[in-house]
Amino acid sequence: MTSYWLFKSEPDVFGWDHLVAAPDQSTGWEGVRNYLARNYMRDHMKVGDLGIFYHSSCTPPHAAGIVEIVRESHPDPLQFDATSDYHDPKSDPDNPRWMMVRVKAVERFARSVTLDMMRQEPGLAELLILRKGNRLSITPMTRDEFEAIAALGRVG
DNA sequence: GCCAACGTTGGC
DNA sequence: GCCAACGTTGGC
Repeated sequence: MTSYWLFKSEPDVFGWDHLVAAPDQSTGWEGVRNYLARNYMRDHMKVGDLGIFYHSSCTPPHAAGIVEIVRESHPDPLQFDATSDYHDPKSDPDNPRWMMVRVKAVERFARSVTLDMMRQEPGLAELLILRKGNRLSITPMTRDEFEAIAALGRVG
């Protein structure tokens, strides 16, 4: 059974254009340092799951396209890199604390789906990203929510 | 730059 | 194990 996820990223740091420019149009989703978001990746994401790639901290915030999980949970190498902002000296290499999945670009929406468009879509009323104060970089969504966003992105 | 929300830290 | 202080996120 396919599950659906929303991946949030700042386009200035790592956006859709970076993803499609990467080898095989894929990237390890490194740098997640929140336990709940990690647990989604570690315990629930399967190869073949689909995600919405969402651009945050930009004007306007928007969903840019669709990604697919192409590799399941494995250790995030940055936790052991002393030069990285994501270095975690307390993480044990024999029992890594931070895990990641690999995602690959599947489809760039014909038009970006802005936060405002999502707010006006009745089928997205319960979407976690629209809830005030939600700061998680990875959130689950239903298949219906995923399809509603994709439908908005394919119009126009 | 503001501020609400909320996860994390650390003293006790 | 409580909880106040602090830091971060992210829309506006």
